[in-house]
Amino acid sequence: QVQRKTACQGKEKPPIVVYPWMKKVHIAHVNPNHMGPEPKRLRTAYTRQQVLELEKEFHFSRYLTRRRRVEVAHTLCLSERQVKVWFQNRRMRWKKDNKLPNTKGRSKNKKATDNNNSSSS
Amino acid sequence: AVMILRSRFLDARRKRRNFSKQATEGLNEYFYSHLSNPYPSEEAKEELAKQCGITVSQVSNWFGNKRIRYKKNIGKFQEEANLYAMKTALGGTQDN
DNA sequence: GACGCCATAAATCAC
DNA sequence: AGGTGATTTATGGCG
Repeated sequence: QVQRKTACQGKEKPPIVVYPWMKKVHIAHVNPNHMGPEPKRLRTAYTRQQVLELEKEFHFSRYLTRRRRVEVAHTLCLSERQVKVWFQNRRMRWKKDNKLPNTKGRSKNKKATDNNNSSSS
Repeated sequence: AVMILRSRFLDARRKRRNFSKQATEGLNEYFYSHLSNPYPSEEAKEELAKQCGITVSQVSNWFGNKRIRYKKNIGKFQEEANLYAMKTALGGTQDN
């Protein structure tokens, strides 16, 4: 399991050890042809429109019904899974942003982070 | 649209500062003395955060980045690894 | 058994 | 240009 690679000259430095956590775990699942140098996992960056709509939807409600999820996914050309995941990640961010600001600097904060909408565009 | 532009300018990436040398030192010490499993518990993170003068989130970010970048190119970190291995050998804790 | 939470991976951004 | 801290997509485990 733990592999030791002793490809060194005659010194007794700590050998190069590869522990299990150092292995790739999320491999790219592309088709087996074209063995390129590095099959990097693809991480799609959502478009401004997509994020905007998702954000709007989130502002309306932090949770999505199945029905709503289908609609949103379809109009944004995303899978239901992606929408579900986006909302989960967004909830995590929301929680992070909403926990104790901290002990210095922020006396009175109005949390103007996501309310005021409209005006513009 | 407003919110998009909002986040675009409030993004923490824009006001990035490197950690102090002592902070990095402390984080690396923990990392290399737990190289077989560099996943600090929540308590350990809090401890490190306090000791390094950064937040727990920053500690998490640091370990996330460190782990990925380390395993991406193990060889690149060997020098650093040996350095800290030597350090912790003089007051040893953890790992074997 | 799908769904949410959470820690984390991996890629990418921004400086 | 490369390093580094933070953020954004995406996975898997557990409840």
